[in-house]
Order: sequence, then structure tokens, then C-alpha cells
Amino acid sequence: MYTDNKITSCEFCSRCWANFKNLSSEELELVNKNRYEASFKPSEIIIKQGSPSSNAIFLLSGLAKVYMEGYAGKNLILNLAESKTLLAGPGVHVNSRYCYSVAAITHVQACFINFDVIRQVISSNPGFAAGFIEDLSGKALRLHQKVLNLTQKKMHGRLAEALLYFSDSIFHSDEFEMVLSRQELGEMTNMAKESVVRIIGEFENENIIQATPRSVKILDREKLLVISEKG
Amino acid sequence: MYTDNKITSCEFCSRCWANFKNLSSEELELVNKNRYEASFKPSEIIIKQGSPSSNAIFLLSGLAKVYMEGYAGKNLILNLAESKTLLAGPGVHVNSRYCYSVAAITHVQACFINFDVIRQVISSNPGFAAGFIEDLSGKALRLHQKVLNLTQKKMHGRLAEALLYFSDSIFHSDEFEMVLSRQELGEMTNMAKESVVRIIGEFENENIIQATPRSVKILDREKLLVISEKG
DNA sequence: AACCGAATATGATATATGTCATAAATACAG
DNA sequence: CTGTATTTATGACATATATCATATTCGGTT
Repeated sequence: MYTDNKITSCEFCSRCWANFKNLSSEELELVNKNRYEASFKPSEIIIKQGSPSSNAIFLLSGLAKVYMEGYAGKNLILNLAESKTLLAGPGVHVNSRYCYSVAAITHVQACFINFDVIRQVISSNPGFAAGFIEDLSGKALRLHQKVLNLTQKKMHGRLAEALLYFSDSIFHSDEFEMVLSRQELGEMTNMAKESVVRIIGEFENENIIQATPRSVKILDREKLLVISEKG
Repeated sequence: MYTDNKITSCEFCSRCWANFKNLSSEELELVNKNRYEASFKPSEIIIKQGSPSSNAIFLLSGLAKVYMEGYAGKNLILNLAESKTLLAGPGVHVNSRYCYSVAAITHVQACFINFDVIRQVISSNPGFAAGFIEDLSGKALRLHQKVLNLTQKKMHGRLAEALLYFSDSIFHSDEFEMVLSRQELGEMTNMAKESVVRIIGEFENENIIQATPRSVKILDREKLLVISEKG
């Protein structure tokens, strides 16, 4: 059972988007007044691709997967999102539609703030606007990198890279819980689930990792890095 | 021989970035004072991936290719850029590096404006900041779409989509000059140049297009659309 | 404990696509 | 005009990767 510690006010929230530090007390109060919290159980959908993007959504706790629904029902997982993350997607500023879906992996708490309020603060606070641009840019930059990974590396390189992503960016440890199924790992690296299984097996045989369906331990980070870079 | 009509002032420039319409006369003057024009011959590099991104670069005339230099010297052409386009890339706001390269296809005129000036105007003019966010977002959105295209469609679909891109977004005609070589078309659709040649041949046999090495005419747009969508 | 559906694992096979070799066409410099 | 380099075109072959079939393990439920 989860006890979602409700946030009393944005002003004292330690789990909000880093860019909120650029706001004045009055601006924070404005945001706070237009704030709605919600929590999600594992596998519940937080954002649905294509739906109108009226709210900026901030993850307060938990882990979620960000994915695009592609052709013939095939998904592409772009990344995982954790607390302090703004979820919205570039569609917001173009056609007011979410361009990707987000689903909870663990229990997730999220904060919804209407985009009109966000836009208002953007236009009154240049520092916040700059922070917003940085956030957008950082995500775009990572996507540029991901395109290269997906198009130019072979399966082994893509999977190695995914494992390093979990280790470095999400769990900050060589040993971590594997929160995605083999199927989802495939959706993340653009390959069939059978190929994921096979290559994980190969990595185990070569003593690069130690894996169970729900856990991974990186034994030889050097080798994994080489595989990831050499494609 | 080209006669590059020099721009006398930003205020009366008809070939600049649309977002400049949000600037006041004083702001335009500031921009105008910190402006440098340059022109490029076909195949010359306008932006080099990885180099420090000190300037925002605006295309005034001509056509250029935007591409990432990937692993093992393999390029990925992201899109073509024409006049009124801001070239900079998200790296500018993250690590001050260009995350892609840009090379002239035709003769190109460009305007260089130091990013300090742009940032100054962003922070003093909310409308301009919003326009900037829109530009960034639009590019990110198209990249999201491109990832799906490249990862989930087969060769025929990707090539069909590229041909439609030229027709719809660049030349606005069913008949257009093919400004890229077969090799470059491959870099754009992530396939070998031989495959490009073969599939263009198939499209010709099926009377979908009529092609020479330097020109394309779309004969059956419907079929091309279906191929592009069905992957 | 026994069952059931789902996820994982493994092998056989099919297919898309790249690579290599070579010929034909084209652009181009002298 | 002529020879040379580059691009385009085509065929034979190699390989990465998906698909399909089937076994096995696992998590949860009665």
C-alpha cells in the first residue's frame, strides 16, 4: 500500500521540476493554486498520444515509460521518466496534442498544471522561459542521439546501450531491477523480443552481464561500453 | 554567376525568420547591428557538427542539407533547409555545440547573428521567446515522426516518404529537380545507395514515378502515399 | 498443491537488406 | 573531341534480423 504524501505547496516541494526554482513566491503561488495531483497504478496510462495537451504533467514519484505508438500497433519506447520530470512533448506548442504516450511502470504520483498558467509564467519570467527552452532542447538533443543509435547500430550495440542507460541514467548502479519485459526491451531497442532474449543470453555467456527476467547485474562494463560504441 | 542582394537592414528584410516579426524596431536594430552575411558554394559546409555554437544562422536563399555524422563515417540526412530557416540545433542551449552539420546544396546566402544577442532579445521579449519555443518544438515534433519512419517502415515506405517530402515540403510540385545523389538519398532514408537505385527502378516499372538521375516526376501520388503509409 | 495464462527461452526457417563486383552512363578536364 | 573519374545501374551473394513453432519457466489463483 502506498501513502502518497500530498504536496502542501509548490513553495516547499522538493520533488518538482528544477525550473520552478526560477519562479518568485507569487508565481509559485499562482502555479500552486492551479495544481491537481493524481496517482497511477502500474500499467495505467498517464498521457495518451494524440489527445489534447491541456496540461503540463510533472512526475513527483515513481517510474514511467515514454513511448510512441507507431504503425501497425508497434510501439517505440523513447525513454523512462522519473520524478522531477516535465512530461508534455513538443506537440504542445505546435498542434496542442501529445505526440507520445506515457504509462506508469511503478506506482506514480503526478502533478497536473494547466498550460495556460505555464505559458503565462513563461511570458512574465525570462529566466523560467530560458529554463523551459533548456528542457525542450535537452530532450531534443537526446532524441537526435537516439535516432543515430537506432538507425546505425546493430542489435548488440542497441541492447548494450539500453542496459547502460538503465544503469547510468535511471538506477545509478551496476545492479538493478529490470522494470521492462523482454517485449518492452525490444520496443526500446527496435528489435523482436526473441532477439532480446537471445542477445541477453549471449551477454551472459560472455560474462558481460548476469541476468534474470527481472534483474540485471553488469559484470564487465568495459566490454559493454565497447559493444555499445562499436555498434 | 550569383548576385547576392545584400540585405540593407533586418527591418525591411523579406527573407528572414518569421519570428523576427515579433521584434520592435529597436530590437530589430540591435539584431541588425550584430549581423554578418556570408555566402556558400554548393557542397561547402555551413555548420560543422560538434563545433561551438556561437551563432544563430539564418538561411536567406538557397538549399542546404542538415545531417548528422554518425558512427563509422555514416551520415544521416535529417532534412533540407531553405530560406527563412533558423539553423542552430538544440545543442545550443545545452552544451553550446552544434549537434548536426549543414552543407550547401545550391548557392546559399546566410545571416549570422551572435547567440548572446538572440538570448538578450528572448529574455526581453516574451512573444519572441514563445516564437522561439514554437520553432524548437516544431523541429522536435518532426524528429519524433522521423524516428518512427526510420525504425518502423521498410525501405519502400521510407523512400516513398522521402519523395513526397521533396514534392510537398520543398518543391511544392509533382515534378522536381532531384538535388540529392542516390548515395545521399540513401543517407536520408537509411539504406544503401544500391537499394535506392533498385527501388526507384521498381517505382518506375509500376508507373508510380518517372525518374532520371537528376529529376523526379510523380505520376501516381495515391500509390506513393499508400506505400509510404503502409510501410 | 495443482492449475492456468503469461512471459521467457530456443531452434528452424524466411526475408529484408547490405555488400561486393562489374558494367553502363554521365560529367568533366585538357 | 577524347580519355578519365564519378555516379548510376544491375546481378550474385552474404548477413542481420524477423517470424513461427514449440518448449519451458514463472507468478498468481483457486
